[in-house]
Amino acid sequence: MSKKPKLETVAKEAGVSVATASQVMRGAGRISELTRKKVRLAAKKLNYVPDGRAAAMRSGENREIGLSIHKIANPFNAEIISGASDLFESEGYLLSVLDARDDAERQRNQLEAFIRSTRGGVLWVPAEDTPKSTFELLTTHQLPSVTFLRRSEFADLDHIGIENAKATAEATHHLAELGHRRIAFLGGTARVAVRSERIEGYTSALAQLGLGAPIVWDCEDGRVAGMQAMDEIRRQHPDVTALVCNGDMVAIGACLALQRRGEMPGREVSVVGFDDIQDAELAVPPLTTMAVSPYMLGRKLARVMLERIREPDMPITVSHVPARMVLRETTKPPMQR
Amino acid sequence: MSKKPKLETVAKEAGVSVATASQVMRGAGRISELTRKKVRLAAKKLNYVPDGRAAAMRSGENREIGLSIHKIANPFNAEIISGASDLFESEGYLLSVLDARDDAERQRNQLEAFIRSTRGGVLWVPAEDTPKSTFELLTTHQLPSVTFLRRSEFADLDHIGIENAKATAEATHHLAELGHRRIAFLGGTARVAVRSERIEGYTSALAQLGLGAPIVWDCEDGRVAGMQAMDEIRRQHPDVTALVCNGDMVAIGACLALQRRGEMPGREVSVVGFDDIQDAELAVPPLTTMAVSPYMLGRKLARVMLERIREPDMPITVSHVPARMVLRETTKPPMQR
DNA sequence: TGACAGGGATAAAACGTTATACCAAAATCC
DNA sequence: GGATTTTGGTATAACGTTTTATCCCTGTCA
Repeated sequence: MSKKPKLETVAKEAGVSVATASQVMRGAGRISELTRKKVRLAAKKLNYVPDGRAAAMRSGENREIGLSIHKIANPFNAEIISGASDLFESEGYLLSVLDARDDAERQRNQLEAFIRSTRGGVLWVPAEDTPKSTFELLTTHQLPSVTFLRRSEFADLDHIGIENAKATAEATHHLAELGHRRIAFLGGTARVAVRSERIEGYTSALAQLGLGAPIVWDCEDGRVAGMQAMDEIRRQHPDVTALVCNGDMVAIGACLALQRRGEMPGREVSVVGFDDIQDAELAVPPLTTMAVSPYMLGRKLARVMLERIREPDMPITVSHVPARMVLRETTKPPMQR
Repeated sequence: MSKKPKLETVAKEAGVSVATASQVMRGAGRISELTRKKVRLAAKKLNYVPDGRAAAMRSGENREIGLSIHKIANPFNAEIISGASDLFESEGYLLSVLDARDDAERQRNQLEAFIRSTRGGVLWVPAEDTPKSTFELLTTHQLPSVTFLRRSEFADLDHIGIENAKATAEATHHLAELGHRRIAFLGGTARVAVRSERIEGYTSALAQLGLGAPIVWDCEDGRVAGMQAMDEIRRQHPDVTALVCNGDMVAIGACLALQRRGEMPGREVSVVGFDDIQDAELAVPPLTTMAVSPYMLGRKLARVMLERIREPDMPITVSHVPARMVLRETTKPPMQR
């Protein structure tokens, strides 16, 4: 119908000043109960919704947070987003999400867009090969930023990660206890910290157990890449009887490849995944994996961001959420030959 | 270091007025090449990024679009988002995504948040049971809105859908040609138009073929629900030899259940999926499915939104993208008994 | 009664841009 | 060479809020 109502319209309708109306809307200041009612009534009648950007501009407060992640479609990531969203929502913040598709340049543009559209803070997992300049961009604009999952060497930012090394070490020990002697690491592509941490845990466990040289096999994150990789490994390393994987998708792919060859996960090759996505439990056979709660990670993420916003000079926080082993059916003692 | 630079800072640095600086930044007005250079240099030097909300507020233009969808983690949906994002990005718009998790109330809150934070438009797929009031919210605020995938009876909005009925009819005919006589429809829960359209296509094909009463089986969207449903169907309708599914996830779940029972997709029961998500091709055996290009759908979505923004009084557009059958290995002639 | 306190409301200045109107100087015209 | 146009630039008022300082009024106290 009519034009979009502004505070002035509401004030006029209620017969008060804009200043008063503003105070009522925010529940601030000292205004009598009578006028409060009048204003609220007028606002309702006109279907008034305040203009957030004008408010934000004047007050300096900013209740919009941006998030940029390498892959929205990944269910693990989606759960993190849910967790963060929920907490933000309950605090009156709005989280808006962008998919960087692991492209450092696209991500830089996204971060710039966040700055232009004045987000109050940014949560992000740095794309592979993120240059130092991207981090500088954030610091020169004094934008509260928290990274998660992947930590960069350049980052001088709050961070929430996973106890990666500890987890893969645990997985490796588990496989060794079952009797496996030739254990490989599968998944991921180089240059992100998550992966090097996981490889580190795997490698050091191997060393500690005296189990010979590590075998690290690169592959993209995803079912299909996992399948191809498994086929290759069977061909080139027929002595490998167990796999520690960089993610559940790869692990499931590996299992599928085994089945396609007429073999069985847990028989010819034992497989441990990482993340415990929903599919891990549903796979046939169900996947043994290192579980972390992405939802909780998301909530924690949001909490750290809120603290950082409230206390910009707080020292940098780096924290790690634990992973626990979930035993299912893809890890068994090796076959006797 | 210093405070965040504003246009005034840049102008001072370049020795010109704010007005001039503004014009240079936007590439508008009549300014000599010399001063253009000076201003651009100053801007770069100070790492200046304009405050989008101040600009938007004054100019009335708004280059932020909101999107609310029922499930971000769904790879089909994620592809739609990518498509829309890409087109928006190339036009200088920013798309921010919210996950409604198919909760009408949460979605309403998200839309309200979009209004408060003055998005220039909203793309959304209505959650199940979205009440009329949600649509009214959008119209009273004159917010350019486009729905997609699911069309509501209340909606008086632009819409992009899929040729659902046509696709399931085609799938049903395909199965009938292979020789199947007892064909069931599996997947989805009631009350969204996508599903009723698909059921409609299935049912009318059945009628046309003279194949008896339809069997429609509800289940949640997802692998696990599909598995459970398949087990139930085998038990209660042993005569069913083919399935038209509401989505690939459910279809894959159904296939998994068959395998778990020692049966084979395409042998005991033929299965046709819907969407052609990446996993459909990778599944063992690969899934026959009705393919639609979610990326293209996303681009189209963005294009419609831009048109609507440019031409607010344009008549409502409702368009449908086609689905084409992709033959793989889960549909075969029925076994002889 | 005069001073004072304090509750209730408001005018006006800000926030960082863009749009409008206007001006000075240089260039063009007849 | 004076009038007119063009070019390049600027001062200033918006945009819709919040904040600050200020003001008026009523009641209280000594």
